[in-house]
Amino acid sequence: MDGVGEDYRRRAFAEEPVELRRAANELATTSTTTLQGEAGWCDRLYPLQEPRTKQDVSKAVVVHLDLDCFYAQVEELLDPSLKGKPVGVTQKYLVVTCNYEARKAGITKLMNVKEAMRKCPSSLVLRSGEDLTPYRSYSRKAEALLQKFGPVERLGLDEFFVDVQALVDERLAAGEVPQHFRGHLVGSGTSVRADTRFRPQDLRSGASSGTLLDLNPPVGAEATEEERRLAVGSVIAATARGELQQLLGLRASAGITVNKLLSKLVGGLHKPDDQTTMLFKDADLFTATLPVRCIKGVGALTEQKFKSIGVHTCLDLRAKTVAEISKSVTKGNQELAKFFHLCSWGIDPSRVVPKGPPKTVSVEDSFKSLEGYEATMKVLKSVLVPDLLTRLREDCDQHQRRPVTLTVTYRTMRMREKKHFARKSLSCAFPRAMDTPEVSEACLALLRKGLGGEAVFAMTLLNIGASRFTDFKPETGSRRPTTSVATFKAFDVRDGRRIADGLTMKRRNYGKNPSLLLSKQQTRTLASTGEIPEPAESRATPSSLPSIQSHFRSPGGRPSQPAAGRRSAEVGLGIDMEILKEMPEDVQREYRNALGSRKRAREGQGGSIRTFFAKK
DNA sequence: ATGGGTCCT
DNA sequence: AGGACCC
Repeated sequence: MDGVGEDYRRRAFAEEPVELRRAANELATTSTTTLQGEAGWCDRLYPLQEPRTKQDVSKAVVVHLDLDCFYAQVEELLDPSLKGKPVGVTQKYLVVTCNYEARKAGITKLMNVKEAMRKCPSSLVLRSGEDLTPYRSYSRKAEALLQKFGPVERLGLDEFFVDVQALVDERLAAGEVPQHFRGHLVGSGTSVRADTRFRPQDLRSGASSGTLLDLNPPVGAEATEEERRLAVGSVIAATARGELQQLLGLRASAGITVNKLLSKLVGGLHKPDDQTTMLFKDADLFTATLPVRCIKGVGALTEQKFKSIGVHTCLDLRAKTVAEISKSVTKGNQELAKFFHLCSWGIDPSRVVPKGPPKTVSVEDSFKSLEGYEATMKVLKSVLVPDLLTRLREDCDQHQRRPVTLTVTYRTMRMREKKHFARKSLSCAFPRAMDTPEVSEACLALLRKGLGGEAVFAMTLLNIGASRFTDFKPETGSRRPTTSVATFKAFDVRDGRRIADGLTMKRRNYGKNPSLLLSKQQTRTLASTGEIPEPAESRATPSSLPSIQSHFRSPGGRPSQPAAGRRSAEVGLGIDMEILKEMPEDVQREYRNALGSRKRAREGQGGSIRTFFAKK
């Protein structure tokens, strides 16, 4: 390995921002790979081995949206008194995410709770984020909102890809060409760094240039078709972000390019609450210096395999053949090798695919040490199984289905010694009677089988999940909005205590801050009633927000809950006009267009959004 | 590491 | 059933 290239790689994605053009030039001249061409840096970036695909003339426009520090934002919405304060969201002993006020104080994602409290002893507010219910709820609302811009693919709870190609076509056909790109535009002068050493795929714009030239750049009269298309895409992204903010109170960052890979990468450059566009012609330069870890599907293991054949950056990868990659990295999977290879040029042929209802529903908890069948059964019966059944009841209401398979996954101390992420799982038919006693017994039976004769064991993780769903019509005629008792009999009567805390769970000292000692449910009730309640059985979603129930009803039929859809539109009309006036002219027009379309849709006269849905 | 998920083998 | 990957 030559010294200069190595030194560059160490620096480039750790602390210092690196200007793309200079970095690419340096890499091209010092890469372990011999590149052909005598001309300037640009020629040297093209090993000329692989044909360029047609993506550069593609008409695709893909928007990637990322809800900023999502859990922390939701906590602020649930408890507005948190606004302006540094907020951290915890799971077990970790601050899994925090708001930007907390980041200013030096708190980072995945920081130890103790360390966070040391950094910010007086003002930091911590909230437990172990119950994902409110996050799922807001995530679904965000997804439903984004549907009107095009097909939506979710990635986790806080990220979405939206294929806005059809909407862009519609706008261009109507003669709409914005005069400016909205937000930032990546150019050859853009400098890029990694957000953290640990996540080279989280790119940020370097602060070194200090130029604002890339902000709201004009769309010239001689603009190419791609420029015009992406400019429209940037306007759509701005509208989508504006609506997430206005209708749901959620701030988001966005990336706008011709494919998923690039949109996600550039979307991270300017955060929070901002957006970035990039033309495909700049993708070569942009991706050249990126570590292969930035490619979707390249995790820690694949990264190591790449390193073993001297591939660190996308530029290194370009100079390898698909056959080499297939042999040394992807275990003979040539399609995957080809995909990685294309990605190294910033070409991502994968489409935006709406994922539909979840394929699994699972709950898990981790423990310092959970010993013996009796204690395990207690955790199952009082916590995990009731939680799973609650989730399944909601799932059944939304999708008219029930699970066929029950899976138990666990980890013991012994397994941990070998590989610290190793888990063992076992499955059986999901019990016909979906109640706590039956399901708990089935879980325990699976655990006994998995643990063999082991009488003594120390479990550190326990997960129970439902999968392989089958159509199932809940009994009709019941006035209950939820599934009938015939199928989910014996609604679990819980004693309401999360007894796991009384066992041998990891228990951290949260100090004397009383807010840290409240569960999320208690905090919520405290906010509304002023009383600290016993933990409740059901965790309702906030009712003040527009319902998206209609989104989950089968397509084709008339909306089964027309009231819900109307409510959503009313909120849309309720955008604060004072705020709207503050916004750029284009944005104002966007809003009026969108709202006008919705109004027309309600009046049955069509409109672009209506038309868009009608085609599906 | 957490509490989830997806897809592939 | 387990692995690799994603958030």
